[in-house]
Amino acid sequence: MKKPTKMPKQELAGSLADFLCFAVYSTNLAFNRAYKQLFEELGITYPQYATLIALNEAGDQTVGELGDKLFLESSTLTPLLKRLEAAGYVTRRRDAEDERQVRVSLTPEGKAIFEQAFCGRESVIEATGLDPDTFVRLQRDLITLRDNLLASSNK
Amino acid sequence: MKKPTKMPKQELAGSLADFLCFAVYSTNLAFNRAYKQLFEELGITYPQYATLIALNEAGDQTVGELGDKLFLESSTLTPLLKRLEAAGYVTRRRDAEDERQVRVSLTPEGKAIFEQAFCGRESVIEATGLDPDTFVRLQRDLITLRDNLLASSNK
DNA sequence: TGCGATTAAATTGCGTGCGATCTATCTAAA
DNA sequence: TTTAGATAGATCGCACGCAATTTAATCGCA
Repeated sequence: MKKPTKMPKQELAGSLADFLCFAVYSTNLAFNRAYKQLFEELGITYPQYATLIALNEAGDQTVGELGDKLFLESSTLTPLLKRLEAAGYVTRRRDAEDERQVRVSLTPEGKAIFEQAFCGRESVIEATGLDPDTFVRLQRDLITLRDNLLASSNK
Repeated sequence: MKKPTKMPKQELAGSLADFLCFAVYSTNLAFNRAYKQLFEELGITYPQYATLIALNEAGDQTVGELGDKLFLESSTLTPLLKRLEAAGYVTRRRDAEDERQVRVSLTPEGKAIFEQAFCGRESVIEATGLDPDTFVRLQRDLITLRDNLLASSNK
C-alpha cells in the first residue's frame, strides 16, 4: 500500500474523462474488441482464454484455486468450465480425496488452443502503441490498484 | 499514437501476471466490487452510474451519442436505459425532428442519485492507495491505450 | 414523386459476472 | 457415533455486452 494521499478536491470533476474507474472500464471493453477476432477464429472467448492461461500456468487445479487466480466466483466459473469441457479443451473430475472439490486440467487440444492464441496476441500487443517502459509501469500500477481495491472491499 | 515499439520477446511469458489485458480485466472486476455497496444502496449498477455521469455531463442526448461516449452498442444501452427509465431516473422520447432517434435526459431524481453516488465515490478513490501523480499518469496511459486499441480494431 | 440505400434503435441469442441459495461432502465436538 | 457447522461447487435469477438481425424513419437520386 502506497501512501493513502487524499485526492485534491479540484480533481473531483463530473466528467467521464475524470473517472479512473471509467478509464479502466472502457479500456477493458477496448481489449475485448481488439482480441475478439482472434478468439472468434479459435472458437473461445476472452475469459475462457484467461482460464486457459491459468490452467497452462499450473495445471490440475480446483475450481476454487482457479477462481482465486482469475478473481471469479464459482457461479461464473462452473458454466464457463462446462463450456470449455464441452469443447474438449479441459477435463473436470471430482477429487478422490475430497469429493467436494472438482479438479480441472487442460487437454492436449486445450493446450494447442492456448498456444495458438498466445502467438496471435502479439499483434494486439503491438496495437497498444505503448513503449515497453510504459507497458511495464502501467501493468505494475494496475496490479497495485487492483490489490488495494480488493483489500479495501474485503475490509 | 506513440512510437509502435515492438515488445521484446522475453516479455512474452505465459503467466496471467504477464498479461496487460488481464491486469485491466481484473482491475475492472476489482472496481466493480469496490463500488458495489455504494451502488446497491442507491439501487443502481456500475454501468448505469456511468450512464448518469454522461447524461449529467451534457444532458439531452441520443442513444447513439451516449453509446459513443460510453463505448457501448444500442443492444446494451436500450435495455439499460429502459431500466433507468422504469426507476424514474431518465426520460426517453423520440426526437420530433428525426423519429429514428431517441433522446434521453436526466430527471431531477436521476440527478439526485448521480450526486449521491458522486459524493460517495470519494472513499473508493482513497481506497485506491494511489498518490495523485500515479493516479493522473495511470488515467492518461489507460486512455491512450484504449484509443490505440480501438483505432487498431477499427483498422 | 418514387423507391432503393442508409441510418437509429430495438430485438434476439449467447456468454459472462455475481449474490443468494441449494446440495453434497467433510470436519469436529459431544 | 452422531450430528451441527463449515466448505466446495452447482444452480438460479438478473444485469451487462455484443453480433446479427429486424423495424421504422430518413435520405438520395433519378
